[in-house]
Amino acid sequence: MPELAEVFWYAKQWDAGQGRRIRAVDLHPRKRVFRGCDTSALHDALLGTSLKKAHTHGKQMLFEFTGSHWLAVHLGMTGSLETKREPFEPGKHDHLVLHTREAALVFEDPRQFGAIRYYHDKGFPDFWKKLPPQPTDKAFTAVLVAKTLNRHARVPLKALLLDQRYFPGIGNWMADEILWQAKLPPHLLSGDATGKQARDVWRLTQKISAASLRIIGKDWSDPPKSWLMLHRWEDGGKCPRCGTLLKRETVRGRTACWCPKCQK
DNA sequence: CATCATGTTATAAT
DNA sequence: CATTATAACATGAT
Repeated sequence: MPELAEVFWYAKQWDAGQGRRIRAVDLHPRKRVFRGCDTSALHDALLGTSLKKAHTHGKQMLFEFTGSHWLAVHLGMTGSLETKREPFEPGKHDHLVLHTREAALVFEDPRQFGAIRYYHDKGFPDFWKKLPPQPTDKAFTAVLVAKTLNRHARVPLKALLLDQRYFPGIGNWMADEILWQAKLPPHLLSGDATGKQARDVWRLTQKISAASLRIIGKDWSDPPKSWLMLHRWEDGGKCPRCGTLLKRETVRGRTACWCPKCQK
């Protein structure tokens, strides 16, 4: 479920544990979410530390702990973070629990497409420093977006918007929203977009990212009904702009939803 | 029982 | 090598 703003919201859910000493770490080393992670190092390292600060970048989260310990979390499709009152007993899909005196910081993920990694570094881990500019950054420029569209000229716009190397944080509903507001069909090949259309994609990527952080990221409020977002999964959902029945079809392996009348 | 799911990545194919 | 297509991952909802 989580895209840019949802990830931002989830990251804040652990704030209740800030500055609280971690007294126990519960994890299941063989779970898929720990692939490539040294779980015993993670376990031993976090004991006795406390959470200093949560960072997010696109769909990536990074939790900074005292003693130069870092926990990178990706929520995949079904991951979530929550804080529970102690004493807390982990459930079936609670793969990592950081226990403090009052609050348990819980990572839950039924499908386990999410991932957890551990780093011990003086500053931000290398992978974090190399992440591409976010849509809300100054460095996310119209020129950069235009170049990306040209470089991947044969990729449908919808698929390109989902590419985290260029549009970090954009997921399925945001990509559909951007294309709907830009009045561009999801199948349009990136290289076939005009200069103005590329600029619209750039502008709306920024606008929708910023607005969803303000609205969903703040307290998980609904975006305006004038957006496509609230209509795209309803059966028989209609375009909020013209009332036409919305269409759904697979584009590059993911479901796209669009208005066949507005988006041409 | 079959299909689908707001994500990523390894591997195959071009 | 660069780019693109497909399958796979693990589980729950419909």
